[in-house]
Amino acid sequence: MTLFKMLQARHLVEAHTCSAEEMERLLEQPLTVYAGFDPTAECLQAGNFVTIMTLAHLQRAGHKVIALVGGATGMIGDPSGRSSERNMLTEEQVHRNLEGIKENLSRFLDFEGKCGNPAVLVNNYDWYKGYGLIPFLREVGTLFRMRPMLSKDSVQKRLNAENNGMSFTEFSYQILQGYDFYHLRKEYGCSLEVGGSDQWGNITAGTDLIHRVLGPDAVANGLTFPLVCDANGQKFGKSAGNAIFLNKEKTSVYDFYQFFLRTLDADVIRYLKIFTFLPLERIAELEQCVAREPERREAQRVLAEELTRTVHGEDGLRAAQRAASVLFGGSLDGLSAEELESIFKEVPSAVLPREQVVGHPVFEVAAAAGFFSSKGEARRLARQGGLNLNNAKAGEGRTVADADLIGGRLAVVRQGRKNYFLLKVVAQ
RNA sequence: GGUGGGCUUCCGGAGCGGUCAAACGGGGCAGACUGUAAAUCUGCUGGCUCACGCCUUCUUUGGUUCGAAUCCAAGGCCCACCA
Repeated sequence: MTLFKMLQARHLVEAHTCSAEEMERLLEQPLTVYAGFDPTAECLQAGNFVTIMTLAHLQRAGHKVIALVGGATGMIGDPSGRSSERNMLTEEQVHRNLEGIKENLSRFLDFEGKCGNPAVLVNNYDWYKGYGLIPFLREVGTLFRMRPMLSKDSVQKRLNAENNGMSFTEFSYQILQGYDFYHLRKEYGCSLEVGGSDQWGNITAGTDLIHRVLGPDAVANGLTFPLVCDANGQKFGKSAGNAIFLNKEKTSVYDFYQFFLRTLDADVIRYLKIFTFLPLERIAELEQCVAREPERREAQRVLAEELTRTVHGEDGLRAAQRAASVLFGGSLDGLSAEELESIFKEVPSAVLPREQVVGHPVFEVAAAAGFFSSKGEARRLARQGGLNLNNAKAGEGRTVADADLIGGRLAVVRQGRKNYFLLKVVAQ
């Protein structure tokens, strides 16, 4: 199976600037390929997985991979897929984010060269910082035409949106991304840019520029993958409106694992193809499992395992699984305070002095611990039966007793079915 | 620069002097049912007390009024069209 066919089979191909046959042929010889990442946060999130996996597949197939971090473009903001203007980042923020992103990427990509073709990380700020406005307008600006720029989807959507315009700064984004491709083409011989389908306009800005400068025969192509949504049409990678991050400080290993474990049946096979390196034959087996015994959620389990292992390592995976087996196994009986602490290491916790805990209603204590945004919310929860102490329902009138404190110092508060908090009690 | 339109609680969006903590929808949270599901149904969704009530909110600052999200003035930001 060719690389191109494999990518297609994994739902990683949406559109390409040349014919499918041509793209398939090109991918069979070593190329230099690039994809960009916005340094909008100090670590990547699940939404970046598709780009990362595409690059990883390409690298494994022997292509030279460049990960471009948009230190310069990140300070402007890509209008693609955005309904309103982005907040601009400061230089320091962008710089901090760069480091984190490289570390995140190294979990998937080989930057060391163990496989012979190490991935490269570049920052486009490096080639923009010394570029003056006037030289840039003279040398690069003249190569862009208004009509194609205005006709880009990202621009049209914004201009046509009610009560929503677009600043010149954002409009010029495509020039920068286009120039990035040209720059990498010149410096690294990069001839392919990959990205999400929302990047199509930006990618073609690059291929057009290259053809304009280097001639129509210069090889420069774009390949996009579809944006991943779940079966409900929601953008992939958000849980309760919050992004799933790759850093365990921002998304605990436990939550990360749980996020994938809760994947819908309708999505899980597609996700396995997109987000794991599992052979397609193995995924076909799992598809049978979903069809025959959906309640076992075997495919979800494998998906969560694979991704958690890649992102958080074998230890992270074990910790997440151990926590899950306890939390969903029912009772906390027989567990020592030490065991609980290690299981709940990843779960939000708070420390309160004993006299603020014992004898007080559970909901009040939970609110005081900061598990809820207000006491009213905690009270509501208790009333509706959504508040639990040590895995037992705690109504509005339930107070914390000495006996509730495991090992004299711990209590587990649960909101609803699946949100856990660990309360630590200290003497004074 | 000119003219018009707008800024409401997480989002969208009603409200146009008191009956407004503010309709409705979405989202979110919770409960029942379940497979740690989906779908469905139910409740909740500014804060404090939760019973009344009180407090802080409707871009900002002043003002008019017994009383303003609602009226007036000035400022800020956004949008559209014209130039």
